[in-house]
Amino acid sequence: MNRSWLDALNKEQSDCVQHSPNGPLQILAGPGSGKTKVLTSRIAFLIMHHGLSPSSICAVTFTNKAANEMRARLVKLIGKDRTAQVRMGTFHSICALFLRKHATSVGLDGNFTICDADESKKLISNLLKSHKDFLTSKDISLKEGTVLSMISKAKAKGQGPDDLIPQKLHAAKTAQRTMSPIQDDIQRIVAEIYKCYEKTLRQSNSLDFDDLLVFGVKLFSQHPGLARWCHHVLVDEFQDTNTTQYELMRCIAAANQCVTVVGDPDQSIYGWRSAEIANLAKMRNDFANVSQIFLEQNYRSTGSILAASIAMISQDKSRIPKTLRTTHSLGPRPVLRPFPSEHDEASFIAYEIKRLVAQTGGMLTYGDFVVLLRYNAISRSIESALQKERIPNRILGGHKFFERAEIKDLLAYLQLVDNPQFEPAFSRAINIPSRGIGEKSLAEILSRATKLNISPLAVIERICDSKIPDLKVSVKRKASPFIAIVRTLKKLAAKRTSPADLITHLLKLTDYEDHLKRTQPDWDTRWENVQELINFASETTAGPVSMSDPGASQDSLSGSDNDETPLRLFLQSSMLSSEGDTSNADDNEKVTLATCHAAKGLEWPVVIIPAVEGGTFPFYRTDDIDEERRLLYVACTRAQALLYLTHSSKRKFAGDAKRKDLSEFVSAVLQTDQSLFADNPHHLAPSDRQLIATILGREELLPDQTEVDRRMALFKHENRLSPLYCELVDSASQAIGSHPTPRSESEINGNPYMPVFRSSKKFFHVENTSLVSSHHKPASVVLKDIKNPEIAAAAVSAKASRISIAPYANKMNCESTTIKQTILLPHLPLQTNGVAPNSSHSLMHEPSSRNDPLQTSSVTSISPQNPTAPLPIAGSKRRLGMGRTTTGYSNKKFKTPA
DNA sequence: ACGATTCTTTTTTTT
DNA sequence: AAAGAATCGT
Repeated sequence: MNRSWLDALNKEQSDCVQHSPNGPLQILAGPGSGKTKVLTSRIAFLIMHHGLSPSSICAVTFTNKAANEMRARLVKLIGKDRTAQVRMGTFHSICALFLRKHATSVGLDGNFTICDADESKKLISNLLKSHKDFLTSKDISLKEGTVLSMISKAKAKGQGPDDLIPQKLHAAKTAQRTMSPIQDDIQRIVAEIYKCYEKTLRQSNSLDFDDLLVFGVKLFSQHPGLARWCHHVLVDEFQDTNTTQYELMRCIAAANQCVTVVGDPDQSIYGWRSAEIANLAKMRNDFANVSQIFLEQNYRSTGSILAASIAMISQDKSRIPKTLRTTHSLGPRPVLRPFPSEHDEASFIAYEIKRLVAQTGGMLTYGDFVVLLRYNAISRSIESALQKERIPNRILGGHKFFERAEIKDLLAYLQLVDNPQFEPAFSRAINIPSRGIGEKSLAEILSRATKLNISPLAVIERICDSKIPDLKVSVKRKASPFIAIVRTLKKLAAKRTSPADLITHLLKLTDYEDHLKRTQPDWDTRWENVQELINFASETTAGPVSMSDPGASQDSLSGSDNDETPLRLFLQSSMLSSEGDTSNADDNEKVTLATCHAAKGLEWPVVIIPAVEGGTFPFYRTDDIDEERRLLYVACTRAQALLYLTHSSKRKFAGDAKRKDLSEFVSAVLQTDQSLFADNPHHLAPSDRQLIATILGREELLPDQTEVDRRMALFKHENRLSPLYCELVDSASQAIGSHPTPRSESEINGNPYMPVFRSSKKFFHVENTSLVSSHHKPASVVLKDIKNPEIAAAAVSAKASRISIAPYANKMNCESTTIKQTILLPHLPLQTNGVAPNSSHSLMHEPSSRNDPLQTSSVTSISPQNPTAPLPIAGSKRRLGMGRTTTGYSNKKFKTPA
């Protein structure tokens, strides 16, 4: 245990830690200013110096992952036992915990189920049906997602259904200008659906994510005694709290009014989820004598990364001016690079990662790289480029695992066992595996349930027990196995069977493996997920929040008639945990792909941000440009040593390729200061490596020059394409200044550095055989399948003037042996058909005129023996688009490039 | 009721 | 381009 809580803190940090335990404190902490360190040190100081009981401290984080991180750090400061007593978790998990204990106090049962967004959506979609006629008559299209987000926003503000009704809105002067009649109708309908939605949730004995907070507020405000244990509340990422969460904080802090919050308005990126930056000001109103301390010393990033980031965020005119000082020297400037296509961009990223590993002599490994995306779909091209280069990677994803169908199927059964009233689980499980109970029968069961005011499960049970009449189509026969399964599981659960064993039983009872095999073409991966779920279940002992008996001693309210069954704990943690919580051991050898949002609070030595373009940054349908800028700022400030922003002049979106320009956030900065970004990748100098070692604390890994040279030589050898690339990059530093960065397409095409990323394109395959054998000479050939050497030969004889690559190459068709054969292909008379050499495709067959050893003539020729031939597409696991493997060649109509 | 086929829509960010 | 919804035939 480390007893020096104030060691290694700067003045401001130690002020924060030592600030009076009774005075409310706001810490405005810029990126990389050590806020987690301050927060944990303050907790330690409150406990060890001021003598507060660990169990009287409540620390709220934004994610479970952050909570775990804080726990780990706290253990080092105050030891395991004390740390275990600190009440720590997300607002959601804390509420869930207290609501379980005291459910009856707010009219709930302790076995309530947490309803996830998917299930909420289905409920809404059902409710929407009853308004369908009205909507079509008014020609309004209202999607369930829209309704759900409106309801969610209302809940985040603490509004009920009635607060959405237009009259109220007008009266409440929120809407000064009269709303359009359509908006008016929408509001009214949403309010109606909201009301029904709430009713359904209550009947199902369940809470959605927002309800956890709403009912949390209800619980604590109606029963203040329940929060009396709390002497100090600490809230991390305060800029991203919404109104309801803020109220929750006030409720928990009600007894002692001691609150410490940490936040940074510049990093507020959840406005779309109703986060209120205004909560900072509100807090200064609601609490007496709030102190503010600014943390402006950045320990994370190099000076040049910080300079560029600050330049970007400073474009926000409405922002509270703040500075950020760096401890490190400037270092390599952030690289800003344009590309002609997203494919080029992606392969650049892959090569650059490999090159940097070599350039740092292995001081950086794959785990040190992150690619930060505005939205998940961008990952496709990056993923395939990484896989092509055999670079291991992982996606730091939201909830995905628990959203998979096979997982939800199984959870539905378990949810039903724990809470028979939970309708979404019933509706899902009743026909899995297929029992011939379809939409129609289900609808009738549900309506009977409403009529009799019992749960749908009870309806089926009664039918099976012949207590009420059967439906027309004999549901009794069809559903009795289902009832039997649920009853068996219930008995097992009552005996406190572990969740993992319950799942195993469930799998047997439903013959789930067989069901997967029959219905899913990719049943094997799904079955693996099922095994993974069993793993998760056996690991989940306590769930993400392990708080011991909160408030049990203090309050008189009936506490524990609902005991925490292992099953309930498992279900709760599966609903509240995000995938990032559990990290695999091999993750630290993989390049990370993540959304910018998911990157919050994290850092990496090298950050690469693709698609820094208009339409993506800011996203085209945002309603808060400033928030988009902050998002880019957050992404940039994750970088410790190296930062790359890349953009492409065209990108596929909504099916077709769109022209794209550099993001206005960056171009605005360039207008004032060109020098903040470098145009080309850096050839790292020894001093750069030294700086990286210092920042990352890896002095002992600092390689000597021979190691770097060895790695670079290996890199050049392994990536047979790359000597060219390396030479170009190596000479790049000299070129800076003499070659202005190309920003327009024509400049890109004239850019001598560009061909290196394109040359791999020459090795693709003919898609359309008939085209090749036909007599007309096509202007262009789309090459797709490299398998067949005859086709390659045909392509040659077709004398195509342009070769372009089909976006996807199928694994099956890319065996390395066949590739060797096809490498004969590029004796293409590439410039025969009078296509202007500086047309938009000219670069493909014109890789740099300057001392290119391959460029013996205008015809590029590469043989298998040639060490500089590009690396063939890797044959390793790749799941790329086009699911079905058509063994022949695609019949798709040949398209002339625009 | 279900599977296969065609059509339509749809594209942020997440506890 | 790919997932989802609606439609059709069994």
